[in-house]
Amino acid sequence: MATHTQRTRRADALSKQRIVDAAIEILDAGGERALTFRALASRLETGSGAIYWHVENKSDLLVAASDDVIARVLASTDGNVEPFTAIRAVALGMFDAIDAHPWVGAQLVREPWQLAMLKIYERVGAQLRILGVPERSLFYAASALVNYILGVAGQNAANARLDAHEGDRSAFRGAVAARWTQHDPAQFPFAHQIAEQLREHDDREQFLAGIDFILAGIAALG
Amino acid sequence: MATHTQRTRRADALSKQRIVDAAIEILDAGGERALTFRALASRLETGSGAIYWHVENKSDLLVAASDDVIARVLASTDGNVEPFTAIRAVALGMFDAIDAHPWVGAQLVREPWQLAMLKIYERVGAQLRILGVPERSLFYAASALVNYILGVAGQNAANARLDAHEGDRSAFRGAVAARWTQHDPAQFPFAHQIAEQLREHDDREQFLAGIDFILAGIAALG
DNA sequence: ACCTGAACACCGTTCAAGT
DNA sequence: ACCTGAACACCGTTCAAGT
Repeated sequence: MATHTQRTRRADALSKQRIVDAAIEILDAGGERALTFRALASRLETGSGAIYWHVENKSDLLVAASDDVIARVLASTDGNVEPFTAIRAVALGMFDAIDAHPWVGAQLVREPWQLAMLKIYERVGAQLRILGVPERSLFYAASALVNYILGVAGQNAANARLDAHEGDRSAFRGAVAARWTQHDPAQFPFAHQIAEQLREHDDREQFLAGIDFILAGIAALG
Repeated sequence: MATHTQRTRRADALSKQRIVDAAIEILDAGGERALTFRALASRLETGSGAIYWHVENKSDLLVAASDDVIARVLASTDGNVEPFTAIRAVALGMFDAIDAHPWVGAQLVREPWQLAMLKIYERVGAQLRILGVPERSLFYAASALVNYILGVAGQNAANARLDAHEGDRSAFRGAVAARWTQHDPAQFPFAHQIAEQLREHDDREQFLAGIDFILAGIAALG
């Protein structure tokens, strides 16, 4: 039968890239919980076992998917500008990518030794060197920046998980602020004092402020 | 039957605290994957459903377990010392606790709005205030420190997951360094340059260096 | 070489039934 | 009020069988 031949020899044969693309779509649309091999197989119109021919396991798939996203960030941010600007640009690129694909934040934290992290270290490290950071503190300086980025990344992923089908950032911040202030003010004075700032602050600005603190500290301590 | 009565009216009745204690033991011994309701029920010599009488679900249990660990950290570190020292002490306390219980790192990153995080913000914020950080940057300064701590926490949890049944930190660092240097030196010069430092560095010292960068930056930028 | 889809060995969670 | 444990609705992964 013609339809049968079409099905088995279709032009859109499976490949790791097609699987990764489909996985990213599912992750973006429904979050980490939505990505199952059954959902993936059904979207790709194949059997769940077929995916294992191209991908080692679920962890391998998640690594490939987040590597895909990070590679795009690094490709789109320029390394050939003033080092201070370059570091802020990669950091902000990471922030925006994780904002758009929160599952990437969780994935980076889960397996930080993957190639994507190495590439980020590479970009940050090169700029710090240009900035004149002495050899002995280069590693610590780079890891401070990367660890900070990872922390915010994880935080963002968690927020998105809580936010779920809302997408309303400011409502979400209000909810967190409300949660913070529901405790005893005598026991949690700081939480009460900053609750209003928490409600109204800009996430990107807050993120960059942290980067700037670290860069200033690196400059000060060398 | 006497044995029967003993079983149903035993002195060591279930309670949330007993469940949390057992969960922590399982998590410490076998990692996050080992904690299942079946394993927990068998250790507590009860049915898996009984646990649900005291605990809402698995997420609730993990929150309670990590809160338990963090509370101990905060109780054991003194807030009544010089602010700079106090901040370093909480940070280091967190680091050591997560080193001993890596699953806490993963849990903090997974649900950062939990009470434990609020307590950390509280401690850090109070010290920054004493340090004279101006009101307008207080929130950003505190969140920079907390996000950094979270990043390292997540990293540590991931490393422990990879390390698994080894526990040999230096062998692990060697393995990561080997992985980093297996790529093309022309494409990853920074990775090759710092591979040796990666192999020999002290994790706690590296962690504190990051804290000091941020504190110096806060002092510099105000 | 690549795909199919049933089967296996797990999960978290629920719930009727017990005490 | 609290506990029991079978049952339900899922998972990731494997693998004999197909093309």
